Amino acid sequence: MNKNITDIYNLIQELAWHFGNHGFNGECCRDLSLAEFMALKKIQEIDNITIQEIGYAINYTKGGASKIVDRIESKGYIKREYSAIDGRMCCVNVTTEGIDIINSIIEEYSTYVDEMLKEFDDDAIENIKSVLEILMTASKKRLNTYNPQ
Amino acid sequence: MNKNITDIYNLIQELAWHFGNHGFNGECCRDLSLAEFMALKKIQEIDNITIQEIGYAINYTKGGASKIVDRIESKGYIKREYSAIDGRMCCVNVTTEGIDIINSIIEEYSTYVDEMLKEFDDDAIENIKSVLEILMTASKKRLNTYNPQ
DNA sequence: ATAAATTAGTTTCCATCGTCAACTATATGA
DNA sequence: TCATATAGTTGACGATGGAAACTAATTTAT
Repeated sequence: MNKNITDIYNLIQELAWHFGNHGFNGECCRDLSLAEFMALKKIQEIDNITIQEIGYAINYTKGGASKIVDRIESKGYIKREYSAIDGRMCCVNVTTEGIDIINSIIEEYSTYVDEMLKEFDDDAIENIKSVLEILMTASKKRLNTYNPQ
Repeated sequence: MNKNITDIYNLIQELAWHFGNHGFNGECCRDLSLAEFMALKKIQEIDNITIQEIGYAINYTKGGASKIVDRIESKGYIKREYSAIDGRMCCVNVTTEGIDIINSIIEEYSTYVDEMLKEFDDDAIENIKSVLEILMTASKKRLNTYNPQ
């Protein structure tokens, strides 16, 4: 095994830990947990997303997704409606408060990242971004072959 | 705010989610949780590490660290001893089984990463690694200013 | 048309996990 | 020697997510 590959694995894991649930001094996203925030971003991204789609997007069961939707809804950031076409289906959509908090959280963390990377020039920033895109694309492709449901 | 910075923040978060507790099909590291594995790696890294140092390293309270050490020890991967110099202090060290499982987990995931990045040449791999190193260094530096205890 | 099967979402029970704060035991210092 | 500080442990608690049973709506088969 190429040592660089092993290093990359360890670095990704460290990065994931650092920016995951217990990083950032254990705090995440105002009154939202990291899981809630990930779900909220997905809900904003896809119009009339269903509970199951949310679960699939964040890798939760539908029961878990239903509960996370409960919590975000109780905070006022999303709204459940029932589909006019299929009465079983939930159409979840973001509220104005939801849009506001997403933007404000993203702004807050972008400031953090900006500060973190202030010593790097535009080309370096561009390179960092493209590497992260490569990693995300590659890992998603890899997941699909494993989990093709 | 430079849009690239915001993109970088979102990409890091997605990557963290994907490789964090709920990624990898929700499975991590054989019979270890991600937190346990991160702690185990730290324990291997630092000889005679104390409970508090472990807690600091993975951003847990000392109570939490004590419990995580319980779990890893009960699986046989580490061993608590009490310091000869200061009877209050715990010196935690990895066992042979611990070294074995760390190596085998790292090998398993490195294979995953290798597969994931197989289409990239050595220069690209080198670049990915150096970007990840930059991110880790930058984020650690940033944390220290915030959390200097 | 109607009964059976399927599907989306909810809920209950449960196990895991990490924090807080009280506690034990050891060390230090006045 | 007694008070204080420190390292680690423990019990109570709250948060959380999965499994599976459950409800309600839809579709399929007869």
